[in-house]
Amino acid sequence: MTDLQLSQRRKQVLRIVIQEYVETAQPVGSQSIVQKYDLGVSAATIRNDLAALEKAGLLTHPHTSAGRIPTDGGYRYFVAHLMAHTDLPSHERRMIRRQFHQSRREIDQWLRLSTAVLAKASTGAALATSPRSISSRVKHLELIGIQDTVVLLVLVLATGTLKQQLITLEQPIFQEELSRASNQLNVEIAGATVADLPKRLEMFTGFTREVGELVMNTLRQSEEQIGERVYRHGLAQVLAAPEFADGPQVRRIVQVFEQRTLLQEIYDDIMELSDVQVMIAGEGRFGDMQDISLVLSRYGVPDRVSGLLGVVGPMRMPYGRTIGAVRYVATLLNELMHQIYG
Amino acid sequence: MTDLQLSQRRKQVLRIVIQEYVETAQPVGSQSIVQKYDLGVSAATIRNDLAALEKAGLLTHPHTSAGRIPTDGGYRYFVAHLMAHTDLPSHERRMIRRQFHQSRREIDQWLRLSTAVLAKASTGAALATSPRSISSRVKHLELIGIQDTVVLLVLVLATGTLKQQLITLEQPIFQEELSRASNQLNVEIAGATVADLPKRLEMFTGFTREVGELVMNTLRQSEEQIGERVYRHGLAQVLAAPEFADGPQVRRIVQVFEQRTLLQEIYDDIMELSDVQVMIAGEGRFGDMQDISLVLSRYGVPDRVSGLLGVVGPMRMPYGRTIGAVRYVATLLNELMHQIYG
DNA sequence: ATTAGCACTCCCGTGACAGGAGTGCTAAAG
DNA sequence: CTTTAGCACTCCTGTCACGGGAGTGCTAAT
Repeated sequence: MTDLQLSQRRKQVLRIVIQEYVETAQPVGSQSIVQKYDLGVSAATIRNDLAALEKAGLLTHPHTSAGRIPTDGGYRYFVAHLMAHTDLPSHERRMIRRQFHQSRREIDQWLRLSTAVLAKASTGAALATSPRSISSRVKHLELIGIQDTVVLLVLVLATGTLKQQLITLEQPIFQEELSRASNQLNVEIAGATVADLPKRLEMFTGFTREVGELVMNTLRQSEEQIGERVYRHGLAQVLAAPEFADGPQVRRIVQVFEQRTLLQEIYDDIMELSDVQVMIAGEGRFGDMQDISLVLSRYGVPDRVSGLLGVVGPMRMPYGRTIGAVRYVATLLNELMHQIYG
Repeated sequence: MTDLQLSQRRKQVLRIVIQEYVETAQPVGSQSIVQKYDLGVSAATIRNDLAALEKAGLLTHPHTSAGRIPTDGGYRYFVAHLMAHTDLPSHERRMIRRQFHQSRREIDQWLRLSTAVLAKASTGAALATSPRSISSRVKHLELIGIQDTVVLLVLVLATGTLKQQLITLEQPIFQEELSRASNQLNVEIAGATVADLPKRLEMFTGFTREVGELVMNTLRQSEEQIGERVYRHGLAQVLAAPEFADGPQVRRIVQVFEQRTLLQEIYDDIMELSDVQVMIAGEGRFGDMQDISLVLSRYGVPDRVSGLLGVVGPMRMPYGRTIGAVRYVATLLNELMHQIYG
């Protein structure tokens, strides 16, 4: 599909159509092309080229007497072969980096900032998931009495991730008791993975054992679940695009943006791929994503933690810029994560 | 404004107009009223009543020859004086309660569930903020080495809230050193409030002192900030309403829904009021909220923690049901919170 | 205070019509 | 084989007129 032969000029024409359409959201005709760009040929020639590009499946008509607009395939070809240099300008990069270094040193803050920055740098809505640990190890646990019969279990994973859970007891329990239990457990389960735990817990009984089981469950969950927390930003902005002027379209993109399950699915695909991934109109696999594109990237530290970061927007999107922004923010996050988990 | 005199029948007519309009989103005329409801009077009489209600500012016309629709004032009068019994039916209450008891015992889970439940029980989008502590006290702190020069500070407040912060050091530090520092600090600052801290920290120097300062800052922040975390659910649903069919309206409600600053402002008002608060079309104080209503409630434990919970939706909203849902979920949260903080 | 009658207003859907942008085709030229 | 000019054709878009219909507001009678 993408390795078809096109003359140099036709590529240029396709590039122009996409560029113009991305800017104006109006179908672009042969005349406006020759007027605005000096290609050294007449409108009739361009018309032939447009017809050829349409036959190749890269462009369409909304109707007979309208200009051309790119198809999803057209955008894909553009992204794969035609797109200009995609790095963010250096002054923008500097500004973003500065913001990150000024923020509080905490993953939660970084991700929040990431979505804010991405939304600003793109025309879409940004979204990020909290990182998921790969084979979590227990680092430390703490039991803290909150009320007579209420205990807070705090679990620190080797990756620095915090997990918490409230425990309600039948009978009151003293803090000394809690401390003893947590000390015992700490000695035994430090550095343990989910696989190790059952054996290490054998020696315990009663309350201590129960806490141990709880730790195991929590650990297991944190490995299975992507995006325990999802950060979102800039939905209002993306709705300003004219393609989302009517009701059904709006609802579609809001659903894509809100839906957790979609992320889970996509995550598995993206996982192994290191660079920024572009998903245009669902790539045929997701039916309810016509007219919507995703630009996504993994971030994290290989074999330690990894999360998802990206932009959802209209298919008519400045891909170069968006990809540059996502890539840069992902790189920054990688750096920061590396400092912690490296 | 709301204490004007209306005959029994006129109240009834107003009630009918609102009920019908909420259901159908269509202006309602005198004929359809007499047809559907047996008021024992003719359409002409109803017309007089409608005209009177319009003069009183409770109804309007979209245009001369259309039926009537409620004004914001009309809705306010309705909510204040005319609304039927607002409790959720008992089987729904039971179902909701069951869901809460099945969820993991954690504030985060509860709030997530709350928004899900509220969105389902109303026609709007639900939103909740994580609870803010009032005069937080330190319960416990822990310093955990993550990397050579990276330390995780975990802070447990008396309310069971967890705060975390990464610290990057110039030089590596041993875990024994960390433990010593945290033990010293724990002894000294347990139970301390922001006000107490400066004095208690005087005795410390170097790294220990730095950590102490960090604790203080974190504590202060947690008191100042409402909604450190905001939970949202069901935006897609509310966009299905016909009043949000056109672009500008959609953007307006999405902005209200996304905006953090708005919550902060409203929070200060709601704080002292115990029951569910209804804010119709911004109540004149918020200009960009025409056609949008909020149904909000405080939740938490008096003098300990408190957060905000509610629904944002179109002004044309089933207030009775929505208020009932918000009130019930707030009550449930209060119960759960009381178990922990009471 | 209520009612019947009636003129009036204004929305809304339909169809006709003109203007305009852009295409596709054909035939000629390079 | 590619490019070009010319031209008919298509189809959208905005405008206007028109009739039907829903609903009001007013008046006069009960």
